[in-house]
Amino acid sequence: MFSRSEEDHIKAVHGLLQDAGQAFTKDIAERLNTRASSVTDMLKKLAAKGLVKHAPYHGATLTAKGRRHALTLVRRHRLWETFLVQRLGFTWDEVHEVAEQLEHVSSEPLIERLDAYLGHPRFDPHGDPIPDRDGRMPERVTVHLTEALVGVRHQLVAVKDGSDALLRLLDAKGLTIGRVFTLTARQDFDGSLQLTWRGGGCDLSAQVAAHLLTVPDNA
Amino acid sequence: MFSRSEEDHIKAVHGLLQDAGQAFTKDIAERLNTRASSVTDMLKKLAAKGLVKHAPYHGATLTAKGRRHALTLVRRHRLWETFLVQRLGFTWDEVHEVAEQLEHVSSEPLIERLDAYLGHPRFDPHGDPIPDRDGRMPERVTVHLTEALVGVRHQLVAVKDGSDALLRLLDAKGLTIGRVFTLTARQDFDGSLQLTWRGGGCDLSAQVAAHLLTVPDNA
DNA sequence: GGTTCAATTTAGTCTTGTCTAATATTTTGT
DNA sequence: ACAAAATATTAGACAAGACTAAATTGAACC
Ligand SMILES: [Mn+2]
Ligand SMILES: [Mn+2]
Ligand SMILES: [Mn+2]
Ligand SMILES: [Mn+2]
Repeated sequence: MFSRSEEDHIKAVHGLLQDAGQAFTKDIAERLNTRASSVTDMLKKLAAKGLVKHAPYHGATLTAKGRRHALTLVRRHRLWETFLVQRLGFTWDEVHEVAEQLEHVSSEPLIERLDAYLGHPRFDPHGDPIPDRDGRMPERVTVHLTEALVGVRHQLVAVKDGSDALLRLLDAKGLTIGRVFTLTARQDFDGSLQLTWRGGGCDLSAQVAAHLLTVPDNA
Repeated sequence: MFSRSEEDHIKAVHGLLQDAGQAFTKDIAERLNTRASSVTDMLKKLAAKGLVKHAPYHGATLTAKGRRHALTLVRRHRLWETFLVQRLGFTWDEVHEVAEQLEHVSSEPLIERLDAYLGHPRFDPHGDPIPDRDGRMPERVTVHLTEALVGVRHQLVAVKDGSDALLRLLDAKGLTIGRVFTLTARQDFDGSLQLTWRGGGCDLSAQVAAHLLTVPDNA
C-alpha cells in the first residue's frame, strides 16, 4: 500500500507534530537523514495521495487518513519493540533499529495476533503508549522527575527521547521502567537528584532526570 | 546489504536449482511475477556483485557467496513461518506471504534469538528443513507417499510445493505434519490411497499423495 | 521599507528496478 | 538440414526516490 519511504515520512511528520507542534521540511529531513529537497518531493507526493497537507514554506500536517496510518505505524513499532524485549530478550537500547524495519511489514492479522500474544500491552519497553487498533492512546498522568516532590514515592513509567547511551546509563544504575522509588533529595546547586528504593538507590544529574517521566505511587 | 529484489532473485535461483537442477530466466521471472528481461538485468547485476554465475542463454547458478546468502534467506523464511504458526496461531496455509516480507528484515541477532526462542526447530510448519546458522540442512530419509508400501506405518513429515488449497484440503481431512498413520490400501485403478490412524483416517487422490513425504515409522 | 539570511522549493541529474518492443540465440520438429 | 517456435538478451522508456545547485520565499533586523 505505502512504500517504506512514504511510511517513514508520515511517521516523521507525526512525530514532529507531537514533539514540537509543527513539522518543518528541515526537521523532517534531519530525522530521516535526507535532504530538504527530497522531503519537499515526498510531501508533494503524500499531499497528492491525501495523507498530508502541505503548506509550502510553512511545513506539513497530517490529514485524518495520514494520522490514522501514522498511528498504525507507531502501533506496529511499539508492539515489535515489546516483542523483542519481552520475548526475545533484547535490551531496551537494542531494539529501535530492528523495529524500524519490522514496522513496515504489512499485515493486519500479523499485528493483531502479535498484540494478543503479548497480552495487549499498553506501553512499550521505553514506557511509550501503544495505540490500540483504532488509534486510541492509553492515557496516564505523568510528572517529569525534575518537577517531582522530594520525599514522595514515585514509579518510573517512561523515558522520553532516550538515546541508547541514556538507556544504558539507566540500566547500569538499576533504574528500569516500573521501578518504584522515593525521591530523597534534590540539590539546589545543580538540580541533581537522589533516589532510594528497596535494596538500592542512585544519584541522577538534572540532564538525565529531564528525560524521565513518573507517576506518584501510593502503595 | 542487499535489496529486497536482489534477495528475491537469489532465493528464486536457489529454489529452482533445488527443484529442477537448473535456473532459467523464464522460470525465475515466473516465480517472481516479473518479465524475463527484468530477470536478465538482475542476473547481470548479481553476477557483477559475485553472487550469481550467469551463462547467457543457459541460465544461472549461485556462487559460494550467493548460496550462503540464499540459505540465510531460507533460514529466515522458515523460522518466521515456524514463529507464525507455533506462537501466533496462524494456520500453515496463511503464513507464506507474511514470511515473504519478514525474511528481508536484516538483523543477525534477531534471527539467532528467534531461533533460540523457538527451541532451534529443525523443520518448518510445512516439514521443510531449516538451515542452521552455517547453512547446514538437517537430513532425513523420506519416502514419497506414492511409493510407500501398503500395510506399513508412516509418519507425514512434509508437504512439497503445497498450494494453500492443498494445505486446506489436508487440514480438512485431519492430516497434519507429524501425523502417524498406516497406509491401508492403494487402488490400482487411479493410484488413490487409504490411510488409517488412531481414531480416524482418510482417502487421498494420487495427485494429493504426490506432494506428501513420509518416513516409515517404528513405534 | 529595504536588506540580509535561513529555509524552502524548483530544476536538473542519477540510480534502481521495472516494462515493452525489437533482436538474437537455442531448441524442436519435420 | 533447416524452418518455426520458444527463450533470452538488448535497446529504449519510465517511475520512484534520492542528490546538488540554483532560484525563491518569508522572517528578522536595522
Ligand atoms: Mn522505519
Ligand atoms: Mn519505544
Ligand atoms: Mn521475499
Ligand atoms: Mn515453509
